[in-house]
Amino acid sequence: MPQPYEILFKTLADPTRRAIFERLCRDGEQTVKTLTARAGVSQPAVSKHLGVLRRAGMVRDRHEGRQTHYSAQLGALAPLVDWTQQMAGFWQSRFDDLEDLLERMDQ
Amino acid sequence: MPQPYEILFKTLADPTRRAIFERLCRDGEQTVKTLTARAGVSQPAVSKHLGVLRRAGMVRDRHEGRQTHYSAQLGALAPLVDWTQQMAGFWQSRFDDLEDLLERMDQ
DNA sequence: TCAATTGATAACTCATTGGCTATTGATCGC
DNA sequence: GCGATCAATAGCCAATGAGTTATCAATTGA
Repeated sequence: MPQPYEILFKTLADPTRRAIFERLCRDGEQTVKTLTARAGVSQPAVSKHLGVLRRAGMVRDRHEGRQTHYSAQLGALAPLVDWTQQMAGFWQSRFDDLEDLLERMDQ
Repeated sequence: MPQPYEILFKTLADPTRRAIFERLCRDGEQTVKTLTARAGVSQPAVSKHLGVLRRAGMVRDRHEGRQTHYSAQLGALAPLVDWTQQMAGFWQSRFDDLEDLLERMDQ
């Protein structure tokens, strides 16, 4: 099974795509048209990024007539937090191990 | 000035490179040789990844004779935490705005 | 001293990907 | 119904980047 944060890191690596996600977090639900207006790239490029974000579970789409509204799924960031905490945990436990060792040497 | 998390996302996007960083967090300081033994790629590939990690400020190198010891710099992950909290903050404030609106409508 | 070890760099290949234009499908307003 | 609008897809291109092998520089030890 693939790590859940694997796809998150890949998806967030592109600045344009990350900017789109940030905008959805900041301003809430947006149509492709409004997103395109400020993205600095063409509409197909925006659609492609939104597709990547959607497949990563980071956004939801809602169809309404001919427009599609996208919104951020904040919960999708959880694996990122978990990963960071795990790294910090490794760090801490190595520190603890060192403390244990020094303590035992001290006796 | 470039966003501090920009380079972090890019650096962490590659699985091999992220695995090297994880290993340094988990097991502490390692030489290039020991890292190469488990990386699944050639020594030059490992060196290249370590160079990327170093330029991103995520690892430090320490030269000792002909070997180079690398160690993780956990503090480098701070911008990642900041970014995540910022996204959560946007989310929360939009929620607050909605609450305010509903409250005012309720009067 | 000289062979072996360690790690970095050079030079190259190949796959991935982010961008574009063109087009299609679908829906809306007149 | 028909032209306009909105979004997705197809097809293409160029840049990036991760991997390789070959090689070099530096250090070690026999």
